[in-house]
Amino acid sequence: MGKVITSMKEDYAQWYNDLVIKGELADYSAVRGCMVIKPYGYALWENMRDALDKMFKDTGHVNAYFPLFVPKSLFEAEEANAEGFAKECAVVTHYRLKSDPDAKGKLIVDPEAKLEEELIVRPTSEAIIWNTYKGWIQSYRDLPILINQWSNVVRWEMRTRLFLRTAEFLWQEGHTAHASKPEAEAEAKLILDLYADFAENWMALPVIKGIKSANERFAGAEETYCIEAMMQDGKALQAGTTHFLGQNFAKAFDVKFSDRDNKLDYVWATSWGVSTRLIGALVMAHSDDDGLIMPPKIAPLQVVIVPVYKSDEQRSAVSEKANEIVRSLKALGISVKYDDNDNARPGWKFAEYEMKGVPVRIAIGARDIEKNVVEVARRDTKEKKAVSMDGLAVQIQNLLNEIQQNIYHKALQYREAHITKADNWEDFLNLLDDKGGFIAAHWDGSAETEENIKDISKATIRCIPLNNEKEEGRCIFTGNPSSQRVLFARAY
RNA sequence: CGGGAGGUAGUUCAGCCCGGUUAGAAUACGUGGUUUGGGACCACGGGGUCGCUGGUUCGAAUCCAGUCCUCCCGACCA
Repeated sequence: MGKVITSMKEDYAQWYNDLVIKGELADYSAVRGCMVIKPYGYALWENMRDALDKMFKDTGHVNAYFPLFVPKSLFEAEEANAEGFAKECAVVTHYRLKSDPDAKGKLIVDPEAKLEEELIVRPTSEAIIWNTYKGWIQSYRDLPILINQWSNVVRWEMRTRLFLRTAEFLWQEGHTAHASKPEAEAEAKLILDLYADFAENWMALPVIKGIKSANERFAGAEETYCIEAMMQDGKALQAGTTHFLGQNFAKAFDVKFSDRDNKLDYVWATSWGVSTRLIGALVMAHSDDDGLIMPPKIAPLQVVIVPVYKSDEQRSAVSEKANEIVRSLKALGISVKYDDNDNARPGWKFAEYEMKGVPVRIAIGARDIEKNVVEVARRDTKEKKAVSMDGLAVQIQNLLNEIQQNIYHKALQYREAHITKADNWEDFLNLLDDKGGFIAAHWDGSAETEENIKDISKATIRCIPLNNEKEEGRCIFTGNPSSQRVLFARAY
């Protein structure tokens, strides 16, 4: 007994919290809005990070690291961006504490140690990076600059949720500088494709690539692209964004370069990021009432082996076989744990590893050894079957691939079943309340209409899908002419 | 930041309204034994500054004030 998960149906929010806490991805901390990422959760992040990092490097990007603090004067240089983040910035005003003369053993902020200029804890790093790039760029020969950084950022959120919205989170932020507009635009789209590739092929998370409306656009960007995912409660979640920044930051930070004709021009820029929020997406897209379901390709642990025995002789016979299996799986690069902890019985272990979403469980006992088989159970379907020990490792490898595919297709099927067209306002509202998911509807393209729809329905335009089908219609809200449907949803 | 709920053993909670032995239960943990194919059982044992600070009182987990953290709803949020 012990860890029981609230069912998804009963209380979706509590179900999510239970998965994160009881699946040991993260823990609450003594700091408001900040969480501790536990080893199991961090291992997942490391796997995600490693896969993405390789993809970045394969497309010519390099890693660097920029400071956590941004002087206020730099931060405010690009006005739109600064304004967009102003309300959620942590600010460092002092650099020293001292003993409290009125309370022994307590510390107070030393009023003598006030900073001349406040430091902003980065909510994103465009400002410090573009201030730096200014010194690195003189000619087109210095371009492009294709830098990524893995870092933490702080956004002081009023209401937080584990992984989905926390005051501090981990992410990667790419910041590139280019000699031409088309090149920068191509970069923003290249990374968008890379993100979608990662989400779908590694996280088994189907996403829709699209463009954000002006209201949802990144402050300081000319165009924001995104990948949007669908959760099992019918709410959308932005899984990643890339921004074509135009020359906004170059102008704000005066970053110019000489082109081949020795003409001065401002540099073209992009930025892009995905964060630990993706872990929240992973949890909500795949898991069930028994716990997490990890896609094999990024699972912290792909296979667990649980021994079943009645005597010491059986135990050592089982262990011998199990260790053989461990070796054969490791030889194929599969991560595997042989859990021979004698304190927990098999049933307990089964439940525990299901909770943590380990894709494949192998149970092996005396009965199996006699028949030269093991019991293989897959987490995604809960199916169990006897599999011959001959060539087991390859079978497991295939099974892991199959699970990866199955999880993806299951999520895709859900997503496809939750894109619904609405052609009048009443249907639109009913669909949001009764079914959820993406609502494909006509919109007249105005920010005002978008605001009104949001105020009434709580749904936002998630994106205008790339390669969207053109279709004449009437705006769902105003009845004004529209040339295409956009995707609305309530979102995280 | 507004409304609501909560914080007592590692965990889940009871006790609080109506202040008064040594603060309980289940589960987890330790030891020994029996067990082991879906969250085992018996015996013994260890474990708590009752979130924190202050106040009222002879006496506070219990009453009062402040404060911190968490959850839910709302506002806010590229």
